[in-house]
Amino acid sequence: MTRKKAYHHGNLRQALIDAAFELIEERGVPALTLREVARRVGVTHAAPKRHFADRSALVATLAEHGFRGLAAHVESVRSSRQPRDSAERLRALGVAYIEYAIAHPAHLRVMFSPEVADKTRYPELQRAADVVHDMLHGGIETAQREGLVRRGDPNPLAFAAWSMVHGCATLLIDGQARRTPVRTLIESAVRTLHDGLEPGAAASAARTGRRAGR
Amino acid sequence: MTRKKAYHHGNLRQALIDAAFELIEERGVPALTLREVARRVGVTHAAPKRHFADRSALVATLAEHGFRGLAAHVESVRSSRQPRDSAERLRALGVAYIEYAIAHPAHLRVMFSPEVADKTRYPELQRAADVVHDMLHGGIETAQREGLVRRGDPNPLAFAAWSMVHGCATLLIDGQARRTPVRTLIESAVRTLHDGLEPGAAASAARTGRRAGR
DNA sequence: GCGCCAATGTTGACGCCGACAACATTGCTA
DNA sequence: TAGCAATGTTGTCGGCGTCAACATTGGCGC
Repeated sequence: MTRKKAYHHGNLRQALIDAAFELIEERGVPALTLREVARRVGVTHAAPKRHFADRSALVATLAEHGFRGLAAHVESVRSSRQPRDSAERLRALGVAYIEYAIAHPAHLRVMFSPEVADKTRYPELQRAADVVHDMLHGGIETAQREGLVRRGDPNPLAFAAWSMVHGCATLLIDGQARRTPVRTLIESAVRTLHDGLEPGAAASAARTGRRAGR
Repeated sequence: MTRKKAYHHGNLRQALIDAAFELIEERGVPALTLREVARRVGVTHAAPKRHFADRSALVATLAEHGFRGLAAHVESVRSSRQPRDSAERLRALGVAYIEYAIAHPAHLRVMFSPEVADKTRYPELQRAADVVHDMLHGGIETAQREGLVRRGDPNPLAFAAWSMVHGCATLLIDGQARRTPVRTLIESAVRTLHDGLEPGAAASAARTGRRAGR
């Protein structure tokens, strides 16, 4: 980016967002401070006010970026890899969610930060989160239609899938992985989501478990 | 205990902890402030310093209480209800985890607050969290021994189970339950953990033609 | 019973933070 | 080119965490 560091800075807003993500990556969400962000970008402490009404607004914007980035990543995986069936696609969606969390822990953290737990206050954030949720929901319904996911109200099923994937992602980025490789844990979570813990599904698991190495 | 509101207040430490939980319950973790807690207990702003080195130490203590309470709740469920087999017991453990989260959202929130994400800095917190984790781990192993959970390294399985239950709990207390009763969502999560999303397990997968529209 | 000390609570101060208002600079456009 | 809206700066305020110095108390040995 050719940044004629001009004077009104060009696009302070984006610069603040970038700096904020870096800061969170380095020192965690609690260390995110409007003044520190301003400092890093090289403007005075009140400059961010022109772009973010208050600290929560910044966090909400960051969270929104996080959800959009997640949606984009999931979408890119969906179009690049060519899953055989909708169950495989659903599995890939879950893996993509977790991958994104590990690749961008700062995004994930801010997306579920308590400051923005009440998304009704930030409609744009709400919409961005809904997009991701709808992807999951749609994946479940499609798989149901193909008979690869059990029938019934898709809402509770989507919730269960989301719980597994989201729980896995948050536990991993909080460093709860201990004495077992991360990849193994992810595979276990995704497989368990599909097959359950019970032993019975072993046969079916062997079938779907034969995926090209990743 | 006898609260001689005497002079050195008797047991300020516990009073601070109680007030802190109330505060979080009312206004969320971000609103948790040493000064406000002190104010609620009726003591000056520097008094907490004698009991908690800094804000993080208070949060860590709260989190520790949360884990201990969770362990106690799970334990009480285990001894009161008499599950038939270890799979049933495992299921009850998961439900207990989620129940506790819903009954004490403030506890859950503080237990996984970013301030105390690095538990190595708080050995007592680490130990309390380990107790809960060990319960889950033990439940998996027992169920494996009885042939009710598929075999293999119990670590990834325990992680998957924890992911599901933890994800479910956090999503629920963050108000992600929408247009579906909470109980239904919990049952879906716990059942899916056991059976998976695939159709094989309980319902007939025979008819694929019909799907419930929504 | 007495005096001392460690524990516990208070007062006051400092710097950082979010928020606000008043002011300065810039770029756009009529 | 004059004026205006957008953007950035300066200065201020109260709240917060943290620290140090001080005050009070309860418990202990004597």
